[in-house]
Amino acid sequence: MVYRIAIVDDKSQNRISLSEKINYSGEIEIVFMARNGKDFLDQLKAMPQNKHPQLVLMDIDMPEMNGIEAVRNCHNLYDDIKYIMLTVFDDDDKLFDAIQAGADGYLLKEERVDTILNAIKEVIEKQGAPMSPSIARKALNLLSGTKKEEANVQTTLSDREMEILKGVVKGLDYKKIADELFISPHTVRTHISNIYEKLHVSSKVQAVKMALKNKWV
Amino acid sequence: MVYRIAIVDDKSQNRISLSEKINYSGEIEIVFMARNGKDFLDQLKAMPQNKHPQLVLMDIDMPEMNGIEAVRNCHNLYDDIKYIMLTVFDDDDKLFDAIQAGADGYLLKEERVDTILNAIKEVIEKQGAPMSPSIARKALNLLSGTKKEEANVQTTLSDREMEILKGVVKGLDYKKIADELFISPHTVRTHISNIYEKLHVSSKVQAVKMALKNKWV
DNA sequence: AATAAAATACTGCATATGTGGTATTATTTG
DNA sequence: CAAATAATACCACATATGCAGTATTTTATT
Repeated sequence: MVYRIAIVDDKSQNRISLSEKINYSGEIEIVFMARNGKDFLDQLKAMPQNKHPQLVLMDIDMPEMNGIEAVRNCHNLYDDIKYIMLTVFDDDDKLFDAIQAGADGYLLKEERVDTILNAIKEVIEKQGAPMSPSIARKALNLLSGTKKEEANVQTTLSDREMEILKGVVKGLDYKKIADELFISPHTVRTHISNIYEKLHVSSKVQAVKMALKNKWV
Repeated sequence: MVYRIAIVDDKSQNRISLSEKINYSGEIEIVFMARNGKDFLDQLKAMPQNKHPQLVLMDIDMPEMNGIEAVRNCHNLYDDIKYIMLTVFDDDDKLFDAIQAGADGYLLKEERVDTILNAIKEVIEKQGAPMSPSIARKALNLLSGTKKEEANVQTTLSDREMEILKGVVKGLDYKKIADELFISPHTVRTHISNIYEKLHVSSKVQAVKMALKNKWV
């Protein structure tokens, strides 16, 4: 299997060295190279769709049209093309934008060649999303940042009851919840009864709906 | 530099093979091993803090106390310890929980040994957050809120099954759903069984969660 | 017309769940 | 300190639910 790749970078030096490095393995065919997002779009449109690259190694900071814009524009147009963003810095604002735009991976340029090759395979064959660890760290921070404020319920449901409710939402049965919290299933049922009363519901489904709607989970 | 590591896994076979593999390099010192979260906590508390591991390879699914609970408990207690979660499946609910709990990395058990070794170095030396690509994909999906693959599940549910599912989400029992659709409760149950199979779930709560998440309601 | 897919209906069984109780032991709070 | 709240544990019963079957009728689709 030969992977059909395009490279987009404004520095010709980068294009050449990157293409040489990944070409070396013989598993990669460089379909074409572009110097910025606009150039990339133009070349893509000018070529028959069956010759399109499967994956694009996309630099982010480029004149005329940056890599994120390019991915955003292309992503809906041709949904069979994958994108790995390449960047020098681990800039979290751009990470988020790139993900929104439709990027499938996000690597630092300093990564070893075999890491990049593996990343290409991961994306094309396994639908994975390879990220450099330092970038993944940003992603995790963003993720854990997008969190909840469970204040308004705290007044009604006790801490323990919230824990129980979370178990219910996870789809666990009484036994499983009990095991997770090191208490008896009987206790779990008592809690759940109390929760139902406080929430004015009378089944798991209703409680779960309420929990999800109010983002207590 | 020798890295001081602990291994937590409920299967002794896993503990042994993992420890042997990563010990082989000579760069790793296995400080101790534990068979579940509780065991890990106990051993950690019983040892002087200057002998603590720098990083813990933590299984997720374990009896008594799972890996996520363990990390959550420890993370605030001893903030100098890092955690890499190891799991067989790429379950996105758990990924989110693990991140919230304070995990620094999240790898599939099937990863190659040198990948795991690199991950350990990344976490300890560069504050990175190594993730297996398939797991990073989940993280990105969580971040962007766009679930591409799950959209087409809808097409697999027939019209009637969707009506039934809506009834379930409303919190109705079989009898009520049957009355609403002028069919027998038996038929409702058959439909629900089929729905579960198609959605790969096995309870109302799970089905409702999926329906809400994908906005089929 | 033949076939596949969907909708319909039923049975039996083991387990899960909701309801309505009782009761003891912290912990908080006025 | 007294009272309220939370957490814990248990019992018993009726009903709901999940699972594994079987089977007929409608409705596309080819």
